[in-house]
Amino acid sequence: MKKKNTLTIYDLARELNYSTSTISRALKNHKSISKKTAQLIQRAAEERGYRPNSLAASLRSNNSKTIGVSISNISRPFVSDMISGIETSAREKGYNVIISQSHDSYDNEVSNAKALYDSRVCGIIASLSMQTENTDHFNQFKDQGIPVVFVDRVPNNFQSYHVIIDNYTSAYIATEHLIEQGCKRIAHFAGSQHLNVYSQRKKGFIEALKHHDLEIDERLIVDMKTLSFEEGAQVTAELFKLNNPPDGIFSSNDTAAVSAILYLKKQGIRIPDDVAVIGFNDDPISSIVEPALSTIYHPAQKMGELSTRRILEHLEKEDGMHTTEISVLETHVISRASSVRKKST
Amino acid sequence: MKKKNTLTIYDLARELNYSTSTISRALKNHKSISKKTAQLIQRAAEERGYRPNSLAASLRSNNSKTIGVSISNISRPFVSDMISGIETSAREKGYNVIISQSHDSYDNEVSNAKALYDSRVCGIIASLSMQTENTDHFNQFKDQGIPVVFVDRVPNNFQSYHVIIDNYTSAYIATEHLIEQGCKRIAHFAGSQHLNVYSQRKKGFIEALKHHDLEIDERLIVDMKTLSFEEGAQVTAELFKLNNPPDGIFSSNDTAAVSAILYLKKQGIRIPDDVAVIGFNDDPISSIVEPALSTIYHPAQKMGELSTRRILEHLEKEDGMHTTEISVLETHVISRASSVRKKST
DNA sequence: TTGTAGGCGTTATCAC
DNA sequence: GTGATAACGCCTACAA
Repeated sequence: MKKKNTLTIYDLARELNYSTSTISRALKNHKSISKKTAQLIQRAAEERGYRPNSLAASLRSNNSKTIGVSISNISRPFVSDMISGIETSAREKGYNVIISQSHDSYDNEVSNAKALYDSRVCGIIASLSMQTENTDHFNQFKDQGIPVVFVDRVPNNFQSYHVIIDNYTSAYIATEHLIEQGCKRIAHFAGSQHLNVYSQRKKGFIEALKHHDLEIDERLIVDMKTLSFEEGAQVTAELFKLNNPPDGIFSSNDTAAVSAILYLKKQGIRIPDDVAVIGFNDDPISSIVEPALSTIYHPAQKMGELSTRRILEHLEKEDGMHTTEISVLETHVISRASSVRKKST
Repeated sequence: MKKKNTLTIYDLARELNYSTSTISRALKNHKSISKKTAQLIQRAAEERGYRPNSLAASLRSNNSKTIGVSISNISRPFVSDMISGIETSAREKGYNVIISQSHDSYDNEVSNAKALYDSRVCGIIASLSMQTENTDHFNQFKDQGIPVVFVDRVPNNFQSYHVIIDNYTSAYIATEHLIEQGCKRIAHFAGSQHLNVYSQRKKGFIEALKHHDLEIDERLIVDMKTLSFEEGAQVTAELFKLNNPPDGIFSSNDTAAVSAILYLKKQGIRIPDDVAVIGFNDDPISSIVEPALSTIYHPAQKMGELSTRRILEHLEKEDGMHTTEISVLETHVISRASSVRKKST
């Protein structure tokens, strides 16, 4: 019942009167082995219950067939969808996936990166923590020719693969969608401005207003720390204490948007007639809240799959050159009841 | 820019005029090394940018410090919360976590188990796929003294650790909760009956009815395949075609329950007055739907943490005995508007 | 306190 | 087509 009854190619070699090299080759269907011996050996291995030790193989061949993932928190729907995509496409190709959560702490992200490096992952997919402003801890990978893919929350100046959406344009069309519904004073729930995703959304928002000659009222643009449910309600409350409250809200995520809807309804404010709302991400809650939340479709699963693909393609290439290669996936407005006003025809 | 400039304890040994054993020990603060040399070596390692190769260490010490996780699909809120708990408490202790999704396919689960075994995980945490009826593919771990923790969706006859909730009692109190609200004809959305979690819930449901002398109408107990949103609406529609439709619904998950609520509202059926509804899991959507869904609190994160703890404790024990050790976590009814009727006092 | 030497299980480079 | 042999990087008795 204790360990140590574990079979190695050594044991097979002895039992079958072959050398370990032949065994090793046979098990991998190396072409230089005759079909007959290959079959013989494979059958014997099967029977004896031989199991390869990937640790040894990884060490020897300097290839762990493992992808490291660094994200904020798995519990967020966007993140878990993304990881689902990463894992599915990685496993298909025989790769393992090690996950690590930063819980949006810079220090955790740094120590996780260390751990992943020490585990000799052969590629890393990362989405930055809220706190991260410096990305030197990813240099260790690049320096060793290990591909780095940043996804969604990407840094500004890091030569690597990027898998993103066009946050600027997505925000622009979200804002324009509200304008089309007749909104004149639109509030924006912005996130941490040192993260690209949120600063781009803010920019897109402002540009859309400008383009439509709408006034930009700084009081309606709120930089939020976490875009949490609590913060959403709180900020909404503040906004509606203004003499001149907004008639539309574009939130950088769905959580805060849903929170705003629930708060406003409780105040007897009608959605979308008094205030039209649009969120970002298409989390499950967005289609459940009433009125259903309009939002921006965010291709989480696809982004995960593409990230894995970038890693694997890089590993196949001979020249491990690290260029910046940016893949931008499509988004679109999902138009639901929270923003669509009955047109008076 | 290419690899191979990677430093080993060998290089350090040469440069510092020590043997590799001294280096190795110094880096792990082995007690037999003088503080002075230990510091000297550690500082040099730091400076030179030495990074340990955990693959080599794992191979040598026969300990990968890695936990394998086998679950259906990360995207489900219950699962991602659980994994979050697993990962957080594992990393705290210096363990990696490799995830594998079965997508509720038995074949995937089997091949994932193989891959995890080959990676020499030193423990495995598994929640069975919907299809799984046979769990022989987990024997390979037990046979090698590798601890197996089944969590939530556990098998019937497998000597190992179990981390579960009391599904029978949880269902019982959920049903009783509806009965207290005055429900007489309660429908039950049941899941795949070969999975413990669902069969226990069905039993608890039936027992509660019996105990309160309510009629058990088989037509109101529906074995569902996936408990999906679509299935929820469809089954609800069927139920309300009956001459004598239910006045309460106890669903085995929140997804189907929410779907039922939305469907019924569209039909002009009032909740909770005409039909009281309670779900299971406390997914985020349950508190967003209107009326908010009553449900059973399911300690996903805690179950993950406890599973990790079971693994680590087992690894510390000298005798790697495999006994069945069942940990049952507490649940409770979360009472929300979908089930609470105004009492006429 | 430090060094020597062997091995963890596999693969790759030679040979034959 | 097959076999020696030497790594891969680290750990750990056993010596000194």
